[in-house]
Amino acid sequence: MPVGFNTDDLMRLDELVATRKKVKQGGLLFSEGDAFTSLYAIRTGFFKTCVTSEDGREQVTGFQMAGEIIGLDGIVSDFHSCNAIALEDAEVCVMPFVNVEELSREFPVLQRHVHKIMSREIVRENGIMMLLGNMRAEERLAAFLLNLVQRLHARGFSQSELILRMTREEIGSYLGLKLETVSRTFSKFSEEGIIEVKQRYVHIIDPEALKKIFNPQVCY
Amino acid sequence: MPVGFNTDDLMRLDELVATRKKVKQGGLLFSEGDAFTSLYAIRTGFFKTCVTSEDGREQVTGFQMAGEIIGLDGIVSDFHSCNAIALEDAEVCVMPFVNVEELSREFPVLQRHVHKIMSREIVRENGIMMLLGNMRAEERLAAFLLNLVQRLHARGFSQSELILRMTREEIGSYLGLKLETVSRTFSKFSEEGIIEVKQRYVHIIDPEALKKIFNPQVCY
DNA sequence: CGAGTTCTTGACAGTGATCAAGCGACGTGG
DNA sequence: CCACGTCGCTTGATCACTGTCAAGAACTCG
Repeated sequence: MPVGFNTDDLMRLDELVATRKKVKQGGLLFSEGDAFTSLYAIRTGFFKTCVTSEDGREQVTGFQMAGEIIGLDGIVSDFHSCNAIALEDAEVCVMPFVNVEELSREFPVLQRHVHKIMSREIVRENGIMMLLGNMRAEERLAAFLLNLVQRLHARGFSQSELILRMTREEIGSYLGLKLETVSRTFSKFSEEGIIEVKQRYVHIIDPEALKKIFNPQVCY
Repeated sequence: MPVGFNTDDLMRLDELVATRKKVKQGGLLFSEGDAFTSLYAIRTGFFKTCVTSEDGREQVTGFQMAGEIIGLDGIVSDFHSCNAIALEDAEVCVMPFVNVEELSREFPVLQRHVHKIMSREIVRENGIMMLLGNMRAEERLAAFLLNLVQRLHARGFSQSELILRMTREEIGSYLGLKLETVSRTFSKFSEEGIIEVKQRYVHIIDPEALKKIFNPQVCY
């Protein structure tokens, strides 16, 4: 959004993303109960966010990659309500939320941008609710793969090949399935020639078949 | 938030919520694909929001009551991505989003308020993901009842009695269950003396038992 | 009062969970 | 460089929860 800003404006916006933080693979960027101070823009690396119930069950609420924002959960109560864990070595921009708000007041395009990011997250979660509430294991995994490869492609990676950064268990948690079911479903897709799987490596041979599984609508 | 505002400020804030709209039971406040222009604050009545998949499956994404805000889904793309349906005759304040943004820039407390509302929705949906991904039918329904009665109580209604505004099917859709399962689970709670159910009327006899079902953690 | 909707309940089926065992990949240290 | 241990993945057998199908009852509203 480099339109209509003078040098001073740009400097101040630049400052917002000046602070960097590195997180090692397996490390926590923030966790449940931490005081909320900042949003984080992922520069490199890959994260999962998850919540845990009192009796220890874990629910992965999302996987985030470069360019995506995490930490929005903390705004409402000034405390984070989920954990953000790096699935590979990562670097983030630390954006103190008071600064985000201050600059938002000055720059309507930034304000709108922030609102869109939050709205996008709400809409994404609506989609996950549909997935978890209405879809069967195969549909869930097909949707998951299509979403992942689409986001990677938007970042310049292959449209048909990817390396999963998460375990079967984490995929299962996200999709409301057990790891065995995830594994079996991968195997099934593989047997049907839709994908090729070798551990974390996935090659999508027939994306149309995946789309059809995800969305088995009327065929005229 | 009536602190530090002069008369002119208050008039402008008042203007934001001046426009009213009535929606009859069963009526749509907005639906998927509608252009997004406004957020809506519910004054009276009860809504459900839902998304539909291409092949016609419906997922209820939330139930909203007086004081709650709907329409946040539309911000990201300028089009609504869900339907908002009145489950009883309702009245809402129409808040044009451009005005919300303009006033947010002027009044930091309003800005913060808007951010919290969006964050709260994100956190709520995280909780639903946990529900849908990890919990069994009884846990889901217990959580649902506790949440509903808590929100009603915050509005001055009974802590132990409520009238459901939605069908078993809508509850089921929200909780990722079929209506028969919802009905059976109600019956089971009733047989166990935890609640008394008669159609839409529910009396919570033993809230502690519900909490224990919802959260069956270690008991020392 | 009657038609249609909503709810309850039963019998049965199916999807995915659970339990269990073995395999394969990876990393560390000898 | 290889051995070993750990962790993650796959696959099989069985089970349980919830879904599906069906019928009838209860309630609502015109």
